[in-house]
Amino acid sequence: MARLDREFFLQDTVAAAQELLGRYLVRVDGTEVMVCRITETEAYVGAIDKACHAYGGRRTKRTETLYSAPGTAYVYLIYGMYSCLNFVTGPEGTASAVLIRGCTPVYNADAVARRRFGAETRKLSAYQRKNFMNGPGKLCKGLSIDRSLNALPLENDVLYLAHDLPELNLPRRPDEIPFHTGKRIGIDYAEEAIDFPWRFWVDE
DNA sequence: TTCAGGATGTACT
DNA sequence: GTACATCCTGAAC
Repeated sequence: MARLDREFFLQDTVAAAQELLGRYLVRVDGTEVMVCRITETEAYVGAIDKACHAYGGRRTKRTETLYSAPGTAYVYLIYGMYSCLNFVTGPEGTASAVLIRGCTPVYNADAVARRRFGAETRKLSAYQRKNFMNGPGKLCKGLSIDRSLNALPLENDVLYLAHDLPELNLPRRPDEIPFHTGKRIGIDYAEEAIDFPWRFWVDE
């Protein structure tokens, strides 16, 4: 198993957002191991991006995590009830991160379905299957991710990213893969940053 | 199938 | 007090 390392998260945030597509998100919750393939990401670049919580060097209790070492998990609560998962990118202090917006379960989908819908995958409706993990709040619900994981360092055994998981027969993605590019979602307040093409996704 | 509206709580002004 | 990197429901089509 090859985990994404510090080197990976040190790269440019937009590049990292593209490179995260097709990689594996591993969540270990108690005795249950769940693995998803990342299908949608967004880049948030602190210094120049009005949509980023740490725009212009803003430091508050919440944004403190964004100034951490590359690879640190940044988890925050949005709209009072949903969590969003990000990973810090760039050199420490850059305050940039990649938001994980969507993924598909590739191992132990039943454990994810129970957390998401309270039912096994075979009992899900077509509508539920289609809307399984296609949003940041849904993704966190399905993987039991909340603010207790905020500021989790790169090296840990409960939430991490991997290039491959040969023991589960999950191969590494090709170096180059096709993906779509578009504007980010839900940042209508961000003025010129609204139009930055920093959302990336793959088909599935 | 799309759409409006409400839920809900924390951070920050 | 206001805004928020969202999601679900129910109604209309």
